[in-house]
Amino acid sequence: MSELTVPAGRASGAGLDAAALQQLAGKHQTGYRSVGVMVYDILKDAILTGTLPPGQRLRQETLAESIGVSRLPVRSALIQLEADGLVEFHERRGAVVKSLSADQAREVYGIRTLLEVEALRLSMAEMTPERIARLRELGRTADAEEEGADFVDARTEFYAELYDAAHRPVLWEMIEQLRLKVGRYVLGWRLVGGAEHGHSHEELIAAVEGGDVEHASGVLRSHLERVRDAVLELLVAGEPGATAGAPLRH
Amino acid sequence: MSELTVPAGRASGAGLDAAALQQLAGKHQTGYRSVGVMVYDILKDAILTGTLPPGQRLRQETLAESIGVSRLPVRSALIQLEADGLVEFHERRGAVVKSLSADQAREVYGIRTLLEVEALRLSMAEMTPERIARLRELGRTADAEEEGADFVDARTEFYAELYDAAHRPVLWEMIEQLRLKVGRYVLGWRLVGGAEHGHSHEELIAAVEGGDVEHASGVLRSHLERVRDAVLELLVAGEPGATAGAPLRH
DNA sequence: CGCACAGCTTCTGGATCCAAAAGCCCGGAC
DNA sequence: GTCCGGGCTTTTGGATCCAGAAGCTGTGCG
Repeated sequence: MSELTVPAGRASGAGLDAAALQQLAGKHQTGYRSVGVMVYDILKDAILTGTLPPGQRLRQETLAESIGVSRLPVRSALIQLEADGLVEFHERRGAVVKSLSADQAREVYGIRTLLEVEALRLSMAEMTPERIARLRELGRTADAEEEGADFVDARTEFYAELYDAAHRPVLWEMIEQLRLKVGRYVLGWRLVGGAEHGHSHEELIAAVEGGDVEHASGVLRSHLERVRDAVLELLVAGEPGATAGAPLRH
Repeated sequence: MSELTVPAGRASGAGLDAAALQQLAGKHQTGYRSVGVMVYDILKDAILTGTLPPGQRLRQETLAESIGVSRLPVRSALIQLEADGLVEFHERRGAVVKSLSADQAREVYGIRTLLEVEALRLSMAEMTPERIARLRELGRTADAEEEGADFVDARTEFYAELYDAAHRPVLWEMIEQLRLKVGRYVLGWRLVGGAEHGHSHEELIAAVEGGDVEHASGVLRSHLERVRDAVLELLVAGEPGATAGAPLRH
């Protein structure tokens, strides 16, 4: 496990990896319509990859300097990230990367099961061979991805295609929100011991292709349960008593 | 039906009810920790009550002057509202109050049914007589409210108390998001012909008190279906072909 | 008479500057 | 030696200012 494994609980001070942030900034500096959304993407990537670990305090000045912009677009990005549930504003003390408690993770996976089973059911009614083929392609791409943000993105694309047949944009938006909340920890799981995950994609595709809704739902359920348990293991190991509140000094 | 009924489709120009906005601003000027969240609350109220109808273009300068602040906190508020799905940014043309298509409304109520039935199930396992009593109180308060924003707020409080027993903050957050999306139109329904709605609260409370999960779920389902149908009627009547995209000129 | 191009206006988005509040540290007193 | 209070510093949040881009309008040409 590389240094991507989050130090979590600690890291409240100024311990901000400016170099890694600059590197991420470089990857995103190409053609954005506004600086604000660029910063948003950079910070989202940074949080998802663990460059900005949970509990990390985010000082606007520092972030702005690292990325090379003013503080204003940083503020915009932080507000958006707050809405996404990735950061948290502390009164007059600035933003902090949110942690996820074990309870919250359990909840997220419970809701995801509800919503994704529904999305799967709706999608399977509209499934076509072309979509199956595209799913296989995206599944392969997802399995090929190794590094941080791309790994999460590839998986997101796979599920976007899977559920797109349902034509339920609001439902997908909800699912995406929930996936975002646990994205960081899934990444950790991947790095720790996600070896057999490749099977999940193919197993799910086969079930969808078969057309048996109940069977496919079962496959999806068990897949989500497996990921949930792995995430929980990682969570309770990393931070025993940490909840959403960051351990700031008083 | 007062002038709160939205003119909808039109109203792309500068037709902004500055006076009504100032009045709303007055109601909120008391003790906020930051101006940004105050503006956010003001604009949210304005959208929920129909003061800012769907399709209304939101010019930062105008809003700032009406409320009496700078453009900067207005921008912050607009970003938050975008995350809530209440407004939409159009490239270089600013923010517009989002419309809700009939399809989107159907989706919202479908997802709400899924989530709220689950929340109800979980809550009923933890229900106590004290909670029942508080629900009755909140139900009465909600029924007593007549005007715009307070009506929505009172109903939100009722459901917050109902689902609070489940101790599922993430689930509640999701439900709240969805309720926010349709809040405006429910308000319209109330104004148009929501006469028998008072029964819903008591009927639901009685079912919860009874302890029969299946029965209570049924009551909740049919309540949501009734509101959905009323909202849909209002939607298809108001704007036949309007989708999320606002009819801006090109 | 209609269409197209150019200039003007207007609005958003970004940067720099300023004020206020909260935390931190040091000194003094008990 | 410890605890409380006051001043200092740091950092957020707000206001004003500036630049760039998109739309609108007026005029000229076909």
